[in-house]
Amino acid sequence: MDNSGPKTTKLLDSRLTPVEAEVIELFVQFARALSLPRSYAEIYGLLFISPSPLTQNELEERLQISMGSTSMGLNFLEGLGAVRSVKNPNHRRTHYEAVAELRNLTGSFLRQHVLNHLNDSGPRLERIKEHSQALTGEAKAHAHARLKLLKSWLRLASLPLAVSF
Amino acid sequence: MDNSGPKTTKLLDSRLTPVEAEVIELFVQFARALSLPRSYAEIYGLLFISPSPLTQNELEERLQISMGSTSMGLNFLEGLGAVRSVKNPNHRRTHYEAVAELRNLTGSFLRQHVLNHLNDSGPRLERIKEHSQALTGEAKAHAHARLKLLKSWLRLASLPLAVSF
DNA sequence: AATATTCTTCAAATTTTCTTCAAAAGTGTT
DNA sequence: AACACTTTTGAAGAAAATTTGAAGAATATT
Repeated sequence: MDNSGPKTTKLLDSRLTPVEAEVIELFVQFARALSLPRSYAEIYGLLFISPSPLTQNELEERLQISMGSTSMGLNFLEGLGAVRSVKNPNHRRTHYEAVAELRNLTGSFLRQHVLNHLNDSGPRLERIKEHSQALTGEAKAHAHARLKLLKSWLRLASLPLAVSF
Repeated sequence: MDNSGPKTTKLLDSRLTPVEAEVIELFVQFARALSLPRSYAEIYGLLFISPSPLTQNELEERLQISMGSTSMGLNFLEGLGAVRSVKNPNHRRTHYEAVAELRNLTGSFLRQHVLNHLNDSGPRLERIKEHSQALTGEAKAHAHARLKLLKSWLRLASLPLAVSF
């Protein structure tokens, strides 16, 4: 009965690590700027930061979104080229992973918008980095690689509009 | 409650770059000459200088005007043909962009007035150009294109009205 | 082929965004 | 300063977009 929180940030519960939650929130901000459904961004965000591909079911459970949304989101993202499905002979379900090349992600209109809004994300990225210090081993290595990639995207973004620094 | 800024120029805060603020102020001057609501001019100005279309929400937030004003302003400008809504398959919400052809912008009455008052704007335009030097990349290219357009409008304005187009 | 599991569709529910409009604030005139 | 007129605001209702989950379709397993 106490769902009186801010509406922009859905409570990202214990199913997600702090780093995952932060990265997802970062993408949710982008999606907001792009007027894309939040759920799509959550899906992409989790896939982006995950060291290994995830199934639709895992996405549903960890993000707490319905199978309908997950299905639609994955299909949208796949159609966009932002996500690809990987099939593993050992597993029954198809797995999905994020395609991490910005040029694939972005049509001209999309890219312009993303870049315009990416600028606000510097502080958030710093916070994520701090959190990622707590990780160890492969997880840490992977997170760092991903964050480095994000940072390079931010650099791109700061070219057009950065009067601010 | 410390919103004790200057009176004539609404505090154009950090949500706007200097170039954006200046261009908006330029259009606000036009609007004043035309006895049009300031908010309409702010909306048109920001759309005019933006490299990509914006949503109503973005306009509200960046210009700090109410949803009512934004709604009315956009509808007015669209009806006038000064602004058009763009539909992109990747985006759900409608975005708006400035129609940058003077002949569309201006009915006979409007054009008359705009052109009469445009003459006073030379110095302001120079200042905007200086600010735009600080930009880089695509943003700079876009800003320059827009400023060039504005300049050509100014030239038009200094001609006898009959030649206007 | 039959069964079990996973995925997609879509109507209904929910959430978000947009419009309207009465009241408040602002402007200019006398 | 009081008046008439214009603009802005924000709450409430309307419209539009998003999410959900049950039912059916598709796919995999035996």
